[in-house]
Amino acid sequence: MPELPEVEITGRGISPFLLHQIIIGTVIRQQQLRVAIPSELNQLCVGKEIKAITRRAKYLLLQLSEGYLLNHLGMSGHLRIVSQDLAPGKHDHLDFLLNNGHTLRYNDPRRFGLWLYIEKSPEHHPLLAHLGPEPLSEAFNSAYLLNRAQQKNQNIKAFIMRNDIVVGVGNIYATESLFFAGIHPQTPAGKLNQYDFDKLVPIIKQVLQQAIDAGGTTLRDFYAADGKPGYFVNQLQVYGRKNLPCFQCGTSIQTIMLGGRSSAFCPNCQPIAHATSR
DNA sequence: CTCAGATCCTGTGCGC
DNA sequence: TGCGCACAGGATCTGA
Repeated sequence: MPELPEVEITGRGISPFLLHQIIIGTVIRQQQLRVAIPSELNQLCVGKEIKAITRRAKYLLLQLSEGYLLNHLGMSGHLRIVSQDLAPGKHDHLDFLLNNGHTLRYNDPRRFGLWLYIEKSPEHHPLLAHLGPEPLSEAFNSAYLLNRAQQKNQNIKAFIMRNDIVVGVGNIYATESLFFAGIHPQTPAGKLNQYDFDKLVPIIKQVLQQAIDAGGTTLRDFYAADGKPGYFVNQLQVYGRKNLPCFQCGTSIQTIMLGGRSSAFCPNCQPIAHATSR
């Protein structure tokens, strides 16, 4: 489900229901996620107020009156606000009961997500300590990316999906950004020059921001807290369009596997690096 | 160090 | 209709 825009939309959607509420109970129905939910979650949470909800990379961080809850939605996780008496469905692994009568319910069919309790300084937690800059921040700029790409043989698509380079850029938005930048996804990162990164970096920011503005991308099962799907799916240029004509030139969209991920591109609009003026 | 591939898990969609 | 296979929005680990 989630890349950065979807996590951002999720956080914004649930915040009004959670802020300043007290957690009065938790229900664990399936403890085994990517990392097991702490067995003592209930005593760690109950009686504490949710003071703030922030996002770092694709993580959501709930600041409690004491300590933090760290969540990652993995590949298939969702958060919804439900009424306390709504019967749980399949893969509803975890509930947080709030004193306003609402329940924060976590559903995750593939169980690649996680929920952790952190006592203090979450930025120093091993999962967060080595993350690259936020893509929408000033720290992520073309000079930075050019510098990190020096001598790198790794293909540019896998490179921008690395969390130690820049966070929050997943398969959809990496694919879409490279299309708009006219860069073949297989191009070695170190072969791109300043001109390329001056183009690519603002495009990544723009694609992510437009996706946030559109409420994210709903491929199958992403819905915001208010039930709305993400309309960015209607703006996808190449992702999920294998063998369909490119909107720009009509050429058939192709796919290759890079870093184990399907990568769609237009062979005409995104020529192999050596065939261009680079 | 760098990079490709396997891996965790369940659901869906396709070809036969 | 049913079966087997490929693939799916992520991130980590292994090993070449």
